[in-house]
Amino acid sequence: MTELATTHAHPLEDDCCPGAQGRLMPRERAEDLADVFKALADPARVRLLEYLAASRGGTACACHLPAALGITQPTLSHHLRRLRAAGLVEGDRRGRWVHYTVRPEALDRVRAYLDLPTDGAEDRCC
Amino acid sequence: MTELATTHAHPLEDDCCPGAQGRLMPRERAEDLADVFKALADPARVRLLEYLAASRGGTACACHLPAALGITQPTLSHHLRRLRAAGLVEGDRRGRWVHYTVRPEALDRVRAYLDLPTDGAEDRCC
DNA sequence: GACCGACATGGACGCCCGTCGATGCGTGCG
DNA sequence: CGCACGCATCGACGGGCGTCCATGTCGGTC
Repeated sequence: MTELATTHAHPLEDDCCPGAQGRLMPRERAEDLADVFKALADPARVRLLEYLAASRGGTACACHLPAALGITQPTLSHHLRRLRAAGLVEGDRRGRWVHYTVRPEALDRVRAYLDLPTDGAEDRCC
Repeated sequence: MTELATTHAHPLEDDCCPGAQGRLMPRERAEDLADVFKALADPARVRLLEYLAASRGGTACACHLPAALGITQPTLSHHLRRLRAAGLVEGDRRGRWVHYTVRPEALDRVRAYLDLPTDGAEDRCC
């Protein structure tokens, strides 16, 4: 279904919520954030990111991770690919091994979102 | 596939990483975090949570959200159910409407995870 | 140059998820 | 009491994701 009014004032007025406003986060920003959350929505990737962050300089090679995580090498490669696509890590080749590094910028965007006040001032309806 | 050694020291020793340790986050904790991230891994739910947080007291009724989000009422109910299952929101019935409230505790756990140092001290291999 | 090891890619399978329409349930109103 | 309304649930459909095996690709080594 297509996107409906986010700034429309009229359809939000009725007997239930006379003065309510439907201010929502822009769709594009919500999709970007959801993409990062999707990249984190797997136990293996949660452990991977924490493992890299706990390494010196946020960098480590992935050579032994399949055995440690209990997954095969293609599956690990798939997870690292998803983390890379989300901008959470980056990898550079050093000889025959690839080292992966945490990119804190993407994490900062997520942190900024999660710092929502949980006690806003907008008066809602009903 | 079943979980393999996380504290095992032996299989992680070879010519590549002589002294490397494979310390990983416990599997259960990673699954719990991943469940919360799964609950956030959708644009509609990202907007929903931000909408609730921007409301007075972190509470709002959901009566007009289907139209604002461009989804049907069953779909909105499905998303709110997932947010509730993840402990991110809770809903109580007031008359014929249901009000949803943000529960900051679940967000705190996620924030604590995302505060990973990105410059750890553990020396990794290769 | 031929082999080997680390990693990426492709294809296949099963499962979960987002979305919908239709329906059921509970509450307030007339 | 019956109707209308807000919300939850059910069943179905399509798409995406995690996982694997098999294979390809690139860099080092001998």
